[in-house]
Amino acid sequence: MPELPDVENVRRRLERWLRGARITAARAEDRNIYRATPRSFAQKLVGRRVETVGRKGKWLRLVLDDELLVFAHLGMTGDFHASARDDGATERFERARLEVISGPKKSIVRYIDPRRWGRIVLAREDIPAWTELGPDPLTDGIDVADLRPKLSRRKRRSIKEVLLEQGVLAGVGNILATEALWKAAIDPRAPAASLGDEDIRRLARAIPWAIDRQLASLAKGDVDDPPKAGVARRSRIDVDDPPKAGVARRNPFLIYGRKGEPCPRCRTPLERFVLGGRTTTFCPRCQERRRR
DNA sequence: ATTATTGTTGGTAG
DNA sequence: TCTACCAACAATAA
Repeated sequence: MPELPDVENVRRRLERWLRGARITAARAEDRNIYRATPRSFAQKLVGRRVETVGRKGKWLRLVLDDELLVFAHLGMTGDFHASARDDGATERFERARLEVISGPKKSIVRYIDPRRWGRIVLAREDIPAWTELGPDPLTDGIDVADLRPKLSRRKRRSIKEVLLEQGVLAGVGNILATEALWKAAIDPRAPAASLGDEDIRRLARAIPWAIDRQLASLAKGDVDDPPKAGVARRSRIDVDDPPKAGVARRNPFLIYGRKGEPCPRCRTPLERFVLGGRTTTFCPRCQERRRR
């Protein structure tokens, strides 16, 4: 689920559910997700009010009164659901929950994560995982002058591998990198240091292009999963965003997951290979490595 | 049964 | 100290 656009989508829902709400109960029993004791989770959170719901890259940050911060990373399969009814039942793969009251309205916000790669961290100051993030392309924009030295410093790494480093640009994942490199017509294997100013400028435009595209698709309610995603999220009990039964799953991306289909630009069949352990789809013609 | 999956991290080797 | 590489984490679907 989660690259920058997905996490932004989650943030917007969390904001509706949580901003201004008072926490009446809290639970986190899974030590993979919340590393401290379950008792400390409840003890620190109950009674607090949620002031803001922020995001940088793939990290979420709730600011509570009493200057307490709640950081959340969704890993590969994390998501938040909300239910209005106080039925108390534990949802499948529920790993943590906040019970809140906002005015007269009570609700339960659940953290769901089948693979348990996500994290929730309580802190009084920003944690290194947050402070070490590079600029967020959506909220900070992309500064070519900042990006250029970050790319040229890497001697051997490919541009795609460097884009996946969260200290370069926060929130770019495998799908965004795939889509943006296609848009910018850059070979994913090209050494990051080999990109010229014109390449970097195209890339700086292509990344927000890919983000906006996916945000629009999420807002429209398109299925946000790639066709062969390992984990399907169905059983959502989400009062603000109910599931649409019977909607066929389809691939909302132009390039990712489309090996063998014609390139939307030049009709050459897209190819797929593994780079840095990650699936990479690209057009062998549009994204041909340039001579240097 | 085998392979694939949107992300990070910790160990190791250089 | 920095960089590169890779297994591991866990669940599910094709």
